[in-house]
Amino acid sequence: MPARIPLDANAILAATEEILRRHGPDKATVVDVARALGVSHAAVYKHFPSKQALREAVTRRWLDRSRDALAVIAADSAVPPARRLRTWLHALLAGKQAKVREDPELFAAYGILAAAHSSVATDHVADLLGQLTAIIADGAADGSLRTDDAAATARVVFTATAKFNHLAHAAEWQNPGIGAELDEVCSLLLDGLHTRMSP
Amino acid sequence: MPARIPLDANAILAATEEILRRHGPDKATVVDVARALGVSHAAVYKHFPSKQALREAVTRRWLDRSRDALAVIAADSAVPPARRLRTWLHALLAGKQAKVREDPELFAAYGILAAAHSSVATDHVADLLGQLTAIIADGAADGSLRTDDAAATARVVFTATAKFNHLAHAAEWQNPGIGAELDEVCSLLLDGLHTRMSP
DNA sequence: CAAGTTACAAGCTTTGACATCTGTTACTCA
DNA sequence: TGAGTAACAGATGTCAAAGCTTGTAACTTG
Repeated sequence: MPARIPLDANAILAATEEILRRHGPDKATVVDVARALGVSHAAVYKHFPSKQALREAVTRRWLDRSRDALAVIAADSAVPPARRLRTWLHALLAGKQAKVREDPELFAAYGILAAAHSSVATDHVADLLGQLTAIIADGAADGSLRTDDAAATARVVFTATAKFNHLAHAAEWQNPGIGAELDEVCSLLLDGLHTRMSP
Repeated sequence: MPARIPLDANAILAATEEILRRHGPDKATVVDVARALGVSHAAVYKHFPSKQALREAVTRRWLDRSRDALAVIAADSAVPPARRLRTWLHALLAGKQAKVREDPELFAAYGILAAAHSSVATDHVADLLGQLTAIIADGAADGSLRTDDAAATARVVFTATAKFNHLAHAAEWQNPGIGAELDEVCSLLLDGLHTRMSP
């Protein structure tokens, strides 16, 4: 009987993240989470309406951490927008590579939610697109990037780099040449985005 | 007892394709194929060393048909290379959409082979890259597309359009806006590839 | 002897009984 | 009355036994 801290949503999230990491998304049960907290599984259901909601909350927290790390790069106005775009796309890839390697269980949990069309996945993509839009808008503002609509261009850039950001390609992120490949795609895209010397 | 045509590799391939279409890759057995041909399953093994080899042969034939259809577009020198590139990428997408819709079982069989790193999949990609390289080389030759190395550029274009050509995105090909999205990516890529007016 | 068959071992799937998990409800207790 | 528990029904998952499937080998036949 551990001295019981009163149960709150945060303690449940932390315990769930731990269980998810240990057992993986297929084996992690809410009974496991409750046992780790020293309560009955029904107690967990007082704080979260379903196992699905619990998983989403854990995954959202996990994704928000990487979103925040990328936001620092996106907002760094000391770096010219074209270079910032390239750096940001590389950081996005590096972050995903690290997650697959170091946190495969949580990554798998995210994959399951994305496949189920959970809002966690679409919201995360929307966050990333927002950052990309901000970089491109900065480029449009200082005249270094040519675009009519920063948000639309951001979507196109995100689509063209799908191989480096979409879950479906996770297996390919372990290939050694992947960073160089992203660099080449970036170069071609930036060639298209740079302001022309003449019409 | 149907009047038995002497068994040959081609008859086996046709029967396998039919069985694969009917039962799907998970349920299709070589006993089924043999039954459809009115022979024992061991007879099939006289012509193909394994079930895997049989499946690969069927899938290869199926992929070669679409490769040939695309080759006509790639080789059409009446169309300027930039426009030909765009048309080819759209045709590739349209062909895949049609296959997923009309031949989901054979498409699934292809997916299984690709996941198993079969040479069928890598060879098919190599064929497609060859066609793309030819288009880009034509553009380099007539001065309309800027590239140092047509094959390398073809790889970059293929990567940047992964969302429209890679199996992993098959589910997204049914979205209504997908053609327009490809168009936007093409435009950005072609902006990058077009010869500049000045350095 | 080319083309096919029957018979069989090893390895996978199905199957069905059994256990566990999810989510709810009626209850307890400070 | 808010926070948790015990008990439960229905869905889901597990596991071993039985039945197919794959691939091989020895055998048959025109």
